[in-house]
Amino acid sequence: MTRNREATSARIVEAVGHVLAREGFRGLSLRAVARQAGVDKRLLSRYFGDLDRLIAAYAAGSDFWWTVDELVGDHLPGPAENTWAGWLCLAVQRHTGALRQRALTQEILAWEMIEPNALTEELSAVREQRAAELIERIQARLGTQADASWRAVGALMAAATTYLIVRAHTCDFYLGIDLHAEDSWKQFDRAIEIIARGAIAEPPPRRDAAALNARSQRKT
Amino acid sequence: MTRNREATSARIVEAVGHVLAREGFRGLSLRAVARQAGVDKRLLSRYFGDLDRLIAAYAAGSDFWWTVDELVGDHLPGPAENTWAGWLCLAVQRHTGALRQRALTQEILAWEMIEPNALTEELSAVREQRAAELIERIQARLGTQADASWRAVGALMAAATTYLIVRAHTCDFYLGIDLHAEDSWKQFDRAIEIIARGAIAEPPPRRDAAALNARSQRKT
DNA sequence: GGCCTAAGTCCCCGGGCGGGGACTTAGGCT
DNA sequence: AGCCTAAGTCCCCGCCCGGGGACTTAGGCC
Repeated sequence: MTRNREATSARIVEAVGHVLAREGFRGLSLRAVARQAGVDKRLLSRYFGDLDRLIAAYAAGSDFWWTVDELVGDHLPGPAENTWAGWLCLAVQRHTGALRQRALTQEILAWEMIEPNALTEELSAVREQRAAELIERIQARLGTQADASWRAVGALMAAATTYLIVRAHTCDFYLGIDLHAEDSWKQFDRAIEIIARGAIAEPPPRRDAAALNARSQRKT
Repeated sequence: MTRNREATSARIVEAVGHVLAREGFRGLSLRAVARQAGVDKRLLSRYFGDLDRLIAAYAAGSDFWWTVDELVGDHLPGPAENTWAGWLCLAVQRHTGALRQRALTQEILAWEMIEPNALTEELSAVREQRAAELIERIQARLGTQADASWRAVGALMAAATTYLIVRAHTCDFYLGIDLHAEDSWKQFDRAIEIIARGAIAEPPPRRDAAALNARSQRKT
């Protein structure tokens, strides 16, 4: 057995990722990581002290969130699309795509609703910071400040897709929509577009709507 | 000590709620419930068998979700508002209000992202069913079928507010928005309205937007 | 009043966890 | 070559959990 603290530490930190991927946070324990790394658990407490600090070490070496460039780096909307609507739509759709590819991030997002730890805190901070960068970048390109409405709408859109992605882990349907069908996600993308552009088609109200209304009310 | 299986069972089931409220799902165990109920844990396994079945018993006697009447029972939009936009807006806003008042439901919603159990399954089923009822009710009053776009937009809105409410448990800010400020929730309500009505005000693009664009691109 | 079923209690088991004391030994330094 | 520090190992502790065997006794029924 060759002795090398640096290499062993690295192996341990790496093992955190594997355990997390295989068992989620529920199965993440010092013993489990030690087993995964093929190392005595005594080393973990000696080197990292705490499960939380071990997680922090793992968080430090990873990046679970999109960068602004990943989201809008390659995109330059034409003048017609260079609006808050255009950017919001693009950003939210790419956010969705980026998140759907990061299984581990989804795990962390789920966990932070239950019990924050070093990893969720780190992710949370990075996320807030990247979002701020993103808004700044868009403002620079648009030359306009985002008003509160756009911020709130953007936050709702991001929250919505985040929730649905994480939700899909343990649930198949949401309001009757199949969260595992690729078509549903295309539908969501279209909905995001509709919302951003404020361009939803309202079917003309039927002439007999009022009558129906009254009737159904009496029924209730 | 008076002996009465029925009363004792009831006490146990009730204790589930207390433990859940005090410690969340993480602290929910047969022993913890037994302690709370002031009863030997042997009884729990004898009467209910399993923690999961005990939870199921608790779920059966509770109702964690809004009913259609709670959401739209008292509301009759005037003819001008009797549209999908009007109903969607109302339903999502009331959904938000109803959920914000149900702390325990929020706990369950958080947990179902991690590890489903009898309680989350029950809630999930009830929710899907109520949502279907709601849509049916609205369709009856409108006399129109909801097209796929409205469904997707509605799902996104519901998902968004659900996420933000649950998120507020363990996190103060989302995209810079204070999740504990009542003003933020008013802002979200306005955003929902904006989205539903497709009536967001796009500030006119500045004349120098293209120039800014090019400049900021060079900077990056 | 007696008895017998089932409500309620006690306790042990095996397995998980984190903390940490005491040991062996590899490998760098002199 | 020898030594000494620290890398790595072993093991014990106390705490939680769920399962379940064996017991006591209350209370309904005859």
